Amino acid sequence: MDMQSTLSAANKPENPTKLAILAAAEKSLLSQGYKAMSFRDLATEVGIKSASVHYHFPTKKDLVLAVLQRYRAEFSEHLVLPKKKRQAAQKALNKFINGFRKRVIDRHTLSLCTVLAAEQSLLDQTIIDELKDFYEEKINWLATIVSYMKKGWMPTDETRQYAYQILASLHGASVLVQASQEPEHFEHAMAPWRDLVERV
Amino acid sequence: MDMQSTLSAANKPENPTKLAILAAAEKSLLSQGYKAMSFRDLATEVGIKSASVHYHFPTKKDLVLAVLQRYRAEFSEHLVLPKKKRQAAQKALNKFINGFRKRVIDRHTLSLCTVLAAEQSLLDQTIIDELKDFYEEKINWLATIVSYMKKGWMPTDETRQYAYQILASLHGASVLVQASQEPEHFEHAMAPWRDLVERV
DNA sequence: ACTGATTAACCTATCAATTGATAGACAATT
DNA sequence: AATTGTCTATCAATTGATAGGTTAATCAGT
Repeated sequence: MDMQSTLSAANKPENPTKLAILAAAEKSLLSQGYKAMSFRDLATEVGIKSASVHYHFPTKKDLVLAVLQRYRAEFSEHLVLPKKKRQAAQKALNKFINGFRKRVIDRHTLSLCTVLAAEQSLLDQTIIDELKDFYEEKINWLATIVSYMKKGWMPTDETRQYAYQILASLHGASVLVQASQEPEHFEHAMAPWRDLVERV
Repeated sequence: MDMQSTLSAANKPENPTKLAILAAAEKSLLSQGYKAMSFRDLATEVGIKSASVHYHFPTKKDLVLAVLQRYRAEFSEHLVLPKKKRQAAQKALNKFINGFRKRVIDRHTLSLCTVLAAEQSLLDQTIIDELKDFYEEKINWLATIVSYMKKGWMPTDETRQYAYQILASLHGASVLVQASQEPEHFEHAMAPWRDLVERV
């Protein structure tokens, strides 16, 4: 069997309509949450009808799972592990922190994971599992980054500890900013990690 | 006019049905979020009809605002500022931290404020304002507690900084636990504050 | 103490709007 | 001829909210 036929189906590089739906869904999830996101709103945003959204993603759980998986893949893609270099690790961590900062300060939303976690009882188990796996990946990535910054080879218990603390500070700082409407609170909350990042 | 008449109206100490509605609403908000909370579900839980819920709280925003205000009043009541004693302050902070820990580990929910912040675009402005004020109060309370623990009289810039960091760690640790389903992550994320609290 | 009016707290019944989802027709591409 | 992607049309369920009826308690005036 040739390559052509296996790719010609719905598994093509990526269908532009599908991409537009995913983008609209992610946007809607971030600003309104899982329950309030509707197929009709997405359809309007994309410029099609809601039945067409169902064609690409049969059910809501399919759609949200796809959004989460794409979101996660983007994370893995944009935040590749640097090659055991202190400076590169610092830069990567800085980029990671800036992602949270920009999202909550400029776009006024929490992270997709926080939003989904807040409505966990409404989610399909496949989404909950994906969320859980995603956090494991994030912790491992952060632990590795921190270990590079400390010139170690592999993540240790100590660097993993840092990973939990940094990730919690980031999520919490975002909630603080979103609820208090005070962007400066982000910097105050992240102050303990400032020197870890600033000299890049 | 006598006391009797002013209290005989709807301002009575507290109507039991009203209290039951508030409790059911808080529970529903925590587990399902703002959008998914419905008057009918609350009515069923309380044992009345949905029209009766509307009688006590005309609109959804009225109900959720009342829930948030009660939630906040309970915070202010249970976490009174201790009288400039290091031990009492440590105990109060410990109680505060334990509240977050218990909620996410035992009841598997984020805080009401986090849930509402995640669906901010659906909320009435009065609720958003209440949320903002509430966070100001929490920060002030925490800053005072920390300043007591450091044997200072009044909150300084430094103790306020600690307040932001502790509050962010708490919120973030909760999101971590809720999303990853790993209770131990809470302790890892809160480790930087362990020695501040443990010796009580 | 009796009576009549008022009010508090529930109810039934219903509305219009929105929701996720499906069936089936149509056109374009392969 | 078959498939892909869209459409129209519709469904049953759920939603927040309202209108209007019913009951029991409260209160004022005699």
